Amino acid sequence: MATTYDQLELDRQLCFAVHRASRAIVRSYAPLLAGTGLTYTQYLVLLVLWEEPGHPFTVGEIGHRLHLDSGTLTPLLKRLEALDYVSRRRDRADERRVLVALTAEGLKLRDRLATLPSALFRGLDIELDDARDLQATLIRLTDQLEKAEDQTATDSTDLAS
Amino acid sequence: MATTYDQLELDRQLCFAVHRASRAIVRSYAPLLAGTGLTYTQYLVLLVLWEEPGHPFTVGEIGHRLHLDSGTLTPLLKRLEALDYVSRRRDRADERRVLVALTAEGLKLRDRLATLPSALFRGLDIELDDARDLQATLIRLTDQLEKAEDQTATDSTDLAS
DNA sequence: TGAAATCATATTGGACACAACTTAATAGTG
DNA sequence: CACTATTAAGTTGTGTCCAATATGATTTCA
Repeated sequence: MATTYDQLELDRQLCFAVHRASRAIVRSYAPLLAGTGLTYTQYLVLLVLWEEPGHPFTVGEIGHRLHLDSGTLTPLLKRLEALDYVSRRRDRADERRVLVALTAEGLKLRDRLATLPSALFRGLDIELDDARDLQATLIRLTDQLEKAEDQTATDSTDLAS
Repeated sequence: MATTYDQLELDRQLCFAVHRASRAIVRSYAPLLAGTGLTYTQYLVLLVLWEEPGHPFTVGEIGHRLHLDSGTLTPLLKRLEALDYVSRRRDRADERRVLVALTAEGLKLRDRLATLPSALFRGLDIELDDARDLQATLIRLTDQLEKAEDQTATDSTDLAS
């Protein structure tokens, strides 16, 4: 029997749809964030900090919440610091850690951007329920993908030992 | 009334779920593609070429199909050429264009990777129907986001004229 | 107890992806 | 022919991950 290539058709690939959607989202946020100097990922970091204003987060905590590498976050946080939206300082109690906290400017942004998500969704013809379903399904899918990653990572660790 | 920040809660944000899923997908493909030297985006380019083997595509055509910029594709295609999976040559009939075609090696990969998508989904607890729904919803959403982009792009063009 | 091994954390550097902008060349049209 | 639009390439800045490094904290055990 000849090999079939059905799986390789771009228009059938869920992964491509996700990938494409993600890029469209980042591009769509850009003009909405333009006035603040923020990129989408920087905005995500602020979302984390805004959930507990006044409470400083370590780089690792932010990374855990956003599933981002510290190699991504370190330079990004420096840019946020340069924009005066966050402060960074070593934890005196544990010098390995860097504590990231909102500045007054960073906290102010929260009010300014409080309706950003609905601004993005305005004009989009999608039901709130559908959006919720979509989100729930995506989260389930992603959790499974990340669990599988951890699995193979653990496997190779076992092999090495 | 005080400002509410419900919309800013990370766990409610569909956009973050998409963003996170996309990164998890790219990471999950990496080990599957490791033997080929390909990245996920390079693999996407091959998906386009495999849909019409023998037919050369311009950089613009590939970009249109994948919704990718030439600034992304140009260096990426050079890497694919260095890997000997594609060839690039100027179109003699229109010297602005670069024609990208599969090499013999590039075509061979098609067989080798024909079951890659199912390999990724193996072990994931998601129904085929759900995956289809998910994909359809994402595509609808993305189409609308991109239409809105084009809209604002046109608007500012109008303003400038 | 105190030295050594291990672990945790952040940073750095390299490679690639991505988009916006700019430039150069060409094609099409009035 | 001159003007405009199209196309690809190049440039720059950011994001993303991984691997390697440095340093601080913790554990182990002689």
